[in-house]
Amino acid sequence: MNTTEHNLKLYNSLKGQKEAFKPLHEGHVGMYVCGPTVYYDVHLGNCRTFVSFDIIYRYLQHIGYQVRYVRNITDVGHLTDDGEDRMAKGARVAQLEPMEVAQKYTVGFHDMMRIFNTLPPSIEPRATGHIPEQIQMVQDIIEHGYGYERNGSVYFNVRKFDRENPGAYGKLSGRVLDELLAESRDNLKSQDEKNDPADFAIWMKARPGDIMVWKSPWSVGFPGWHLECSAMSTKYLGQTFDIHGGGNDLKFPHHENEVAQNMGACGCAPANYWLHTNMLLLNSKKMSKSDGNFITPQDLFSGENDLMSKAYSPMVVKFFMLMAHYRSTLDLTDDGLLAAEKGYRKLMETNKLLQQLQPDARDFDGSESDTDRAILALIDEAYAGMDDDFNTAIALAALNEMGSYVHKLVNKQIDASEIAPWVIERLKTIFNLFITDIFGLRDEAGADNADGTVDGLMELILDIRKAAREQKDWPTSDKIRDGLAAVGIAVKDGKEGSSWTKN
RNA sequence: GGUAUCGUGGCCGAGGGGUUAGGCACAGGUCUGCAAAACCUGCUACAGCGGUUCGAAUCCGCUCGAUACCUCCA
Repeated sequence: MNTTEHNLKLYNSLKGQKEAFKPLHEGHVGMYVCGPTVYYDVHLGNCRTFVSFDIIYRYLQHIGYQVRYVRNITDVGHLTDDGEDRMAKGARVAQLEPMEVAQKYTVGFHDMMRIFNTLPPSIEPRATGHIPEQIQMVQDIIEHGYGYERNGSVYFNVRKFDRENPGAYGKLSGRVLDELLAESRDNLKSQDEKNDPADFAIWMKARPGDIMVWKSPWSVGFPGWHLECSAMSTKYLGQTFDIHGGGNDLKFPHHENEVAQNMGACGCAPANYWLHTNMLLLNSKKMSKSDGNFITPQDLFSGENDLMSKAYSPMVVKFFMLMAHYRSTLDLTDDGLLAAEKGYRKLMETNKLLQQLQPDARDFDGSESDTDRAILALIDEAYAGMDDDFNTAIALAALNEMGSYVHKLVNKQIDASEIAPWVIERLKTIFNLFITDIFGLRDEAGADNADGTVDGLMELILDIRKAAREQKDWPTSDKIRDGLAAVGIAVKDGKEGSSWTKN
C-alpha cells in the first residue's frame, strides 16, 4: 500500500487542531511514546494508552510507513509527593533492590502488552540505561544558559526560557506562565532552592539514604523525571522527530517541560506532532491508582471484582476500547463491556464465515452491481475513518456493515451473482487486515485449538447430529446441542448446515 | 479559583450547518422440527435558554451539569 493513497490527518495537541500528516523524511516516521513507570502493576488506564498507540503504530505501518517506535521504561527519577523516588520507595516497601522492582513490573507490563496483543516497540530504552545521555543534556542546557546549579542540584530556568522564547512554554498545554504561578494550588512547597516556583529539577542531589544515585559534575544524585524522555527521544529519533505521544495527564507538566528541555538543549522543538490519548474512566471518574479508583486488568479478566457482573476477556476489553475514539474519555461500565463482548464475538464469527466463503466465478454475471459498489464504499469508509485521526469507531462501524453483507451471502439472502468475485476477495483481505493487522484482535474462541483437535471433534459431533436430524431423531439432536451448550459451545443451524462457536 | 474538554436515543458510543453512524438492549417479522444464530422492520436522539442562518444536534453567547489538568499519574 502506498502512503500517498491516504491523506492521513491527525490531531496535533500543539496546534489544537487536526492537520495533514507530513513526515520529516518521506516514507519514514519517528514516534516516541511515554511508557510506564515500573514501580507497580500496570492498570487499565495505562493499557488503553498503549493499545491506542499500538493501533496508531500498526496503521502507520499498514499504510506503508517505516516506523521507528520508541517507548521508554521509566525506572528512576519519578518522585512521589514526599520527594522519594517511586522506584526507591517501591524497593524500600518490598525490601528489594530497585532494579528488582523495575524488573518485576517491566516483566508484568510486557506480559500485559502481550495479552492485549500489542506489538513491541522498535526500541524500549530505560531511563537508568541512559544516565550519561541525561547528564550530557543537563550540560547542554546549562551551556545554553537555561540551567543553574544550586547545592549540587540543577534546575531549569523556566522564566528565562519563557523570556527568550516567547510563547514556547505553555504552548502545548495551553498555559500562560504568569497565570500558572499565580493560580497554582500550592506553590509554597519547600522549593527554596529554586529561583522561581515554575523552575523544575533536571538533576537532583542525593540525600542521605537515597539508593539510586549516579555521579555527575554537580553531585552524586539522579536525573529529573522529565529529562529521560528528552534525552532518549533525541538519542534514538534525533533532535526533531515526527510524533510524540502519551496520556493526556502527561501534557502538563511532563511534556511541557520536555519541550522546554529539548529547546533549551538544542534550540529546536522536539516533535512536530503531539498526540494525547484521553483517560479511561471508572464510575465516571478518572481511573487512578493514587486515589483508589481503579480495577486491575487481572481482576477484570478473572471476574474477581465487585464492579462487574462477570469476567471479560482481554480482547473484549480491547474491542471496547476500539469502540471509542482515542481522544475521548471512555467510561468502563458493565453494560458497555457486555455490549462489547457481543460485538466482538459477532465480528470474529463474521470474519470466520467470510474467510470460508468460496466465490464461484460462474455465479458472476459480469456487471457491477449496487452491492459491489456498496461493499467497496464501506471499505473506503473504514480507511477514511482511520485516516481521520485514527478513528477506530468509524472503521468498526464500517466493518459491521460489511459483516451484514457477509451474513446475507452466507444465508443466501443475496445471490452470489450480485457480488463480483474480486470484490469478495478484496472484502476477505481487507476485513481480515483490519481485524488482525490494524486492530490487533485475536480470535480467542480458537485460541485453544492450535492443533485442530477441537475442529476435528466438532466436525464429527456435528456430523452425527446431522444424521440424527435427517432421521428426525430430535431427542438425539437436542441432546448433542444441549450437551455442547453446557460446555460453552453454541451450535448454529444455517441453510448450509451447522456451525459452532465457543463462548 | 484558573484553564481546557465534554453533555447525543433504554445503555455504550461516532459524527459535527440540510442526507442511516455502529454496537448492545427491546418489539414485530422471515427462516427453522423447536431453539439459537443470521437477515428484515420499528424505536430517529443530540442538557437548557437566546442568537447567527433559508436551514443548527452541529457555529456564537449565556446558564446548568460533568470530567480533566494546574509540578504523583497513561
